[in-house]
Amino acid sequence: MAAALSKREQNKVEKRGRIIAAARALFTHKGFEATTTQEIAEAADVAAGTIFSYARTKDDLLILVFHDEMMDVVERAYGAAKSHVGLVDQTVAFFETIVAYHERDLPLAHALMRQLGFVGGAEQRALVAELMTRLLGCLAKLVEGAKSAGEVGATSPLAPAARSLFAIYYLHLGALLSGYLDRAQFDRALRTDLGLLLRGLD
Amino acid sequence: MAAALSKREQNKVEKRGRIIAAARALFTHKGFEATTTQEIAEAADVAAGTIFSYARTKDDLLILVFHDEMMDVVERAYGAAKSHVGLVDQTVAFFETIVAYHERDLPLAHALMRQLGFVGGAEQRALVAELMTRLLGCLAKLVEGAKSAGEVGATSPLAPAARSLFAIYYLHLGALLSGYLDRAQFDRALRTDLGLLLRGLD
DNA sequence: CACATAAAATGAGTGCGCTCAAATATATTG
DNA sequence: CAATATATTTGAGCGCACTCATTTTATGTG
Repeated sequence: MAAALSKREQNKVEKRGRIIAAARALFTHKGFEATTTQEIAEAADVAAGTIFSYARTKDDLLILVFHDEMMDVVERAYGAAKSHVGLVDQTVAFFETIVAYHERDLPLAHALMRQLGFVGGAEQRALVAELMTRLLGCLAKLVEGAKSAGEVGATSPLAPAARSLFAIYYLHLGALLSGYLDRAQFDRALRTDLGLLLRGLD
Repeated sequence: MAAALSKREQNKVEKRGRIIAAARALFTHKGFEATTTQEIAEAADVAAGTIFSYARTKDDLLILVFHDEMMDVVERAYGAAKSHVGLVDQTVAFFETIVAYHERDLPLAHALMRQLGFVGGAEQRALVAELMTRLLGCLAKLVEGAKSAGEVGATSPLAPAARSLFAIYYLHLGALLSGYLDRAQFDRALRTDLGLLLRGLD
């Protein structure tokens, strides 16, 4: 039995769920900036002030919405990666899946990138950390697979490799979303730089 | 003779300078969030609304302030890098100089990271692009030096190498500023991952 | 069950970023 | 030098994120 929850705790969990769902619907439908916290409160059937005992700021709400969706996207991305061979093709497929998700709602992706630039709230930080752990875990598994296939040296440390792959992706994602790169340039630069990491500079 | 400026253009340049200077002083002294655009306007001796014909948002003002300072910091960082030997030590010295600058005012650095997550304004985007070009140019020169010294393969492409070095730094900087890493962990991870890029995964 | 204590929700109020119609300063033209 | 056109500034006003004193709801106790 999962529920050893007091009535208070039940109410909080349920209310939290309503708020996040309402925020997700409104952000998707009207855009992040165009959505007011009042509207979210009304849609979730709580008072205006209640929002802010579940998320310190409107921005923090975005992290809550994003976390749930992104956990699924990462799973899908890992599935897409495994249907390819070769570490570069696999990681490209992995990241392209995530990019495709962001491209469905560019304004929301912009707001998200902005928010991820600095994460203030403790709960939000924990959620992002959880997501990053999952994501880096997927990349590490891909690197480990490449090791087994002899594509990558047996001494390559997994965690730094996963971090570096992600770092390259993340920089280019920012450039894509901020408009420094178009999609074709992004694809080319991503593949080039991931390949460079694989081979190294020397 | 530099000034083929009409009276209008003179006024604009001068006013812009006053606004940026006032913003810099107040951001440094009171912090970014605690500073109101009213205060900036008063300090710059312009009306409240005038600010917003020079920067579309308060956030955009931060980019204006940041750009000028950062151009100098990058120069200093390059100087620091050249006093080391070996590409990893050089790039570490380069990035540590920039980190030291951010550490002088952490709240401001947080605001900045947030703002860089997505850059909306056209002028701001151009300023960031200019800064990035300069920064990546420095890194490319360091890689080229390592090539001459035989530390790095002659076929390594400079631009992707510079981008990847920066990508690794930038990810860790975000982790440091958001509190995922402390300074010691940052130093270690940065060195490890830059080294990994140099040697490659295979 | 009555009472006390703590936790959570409420919503009117507040301050600030930003807008925009009107005013002012600069440029242009006959 | 008027007179007209255009660019820039102005600041009162607006909408929204967020606060906080008050009220409501849940839990613990005799």
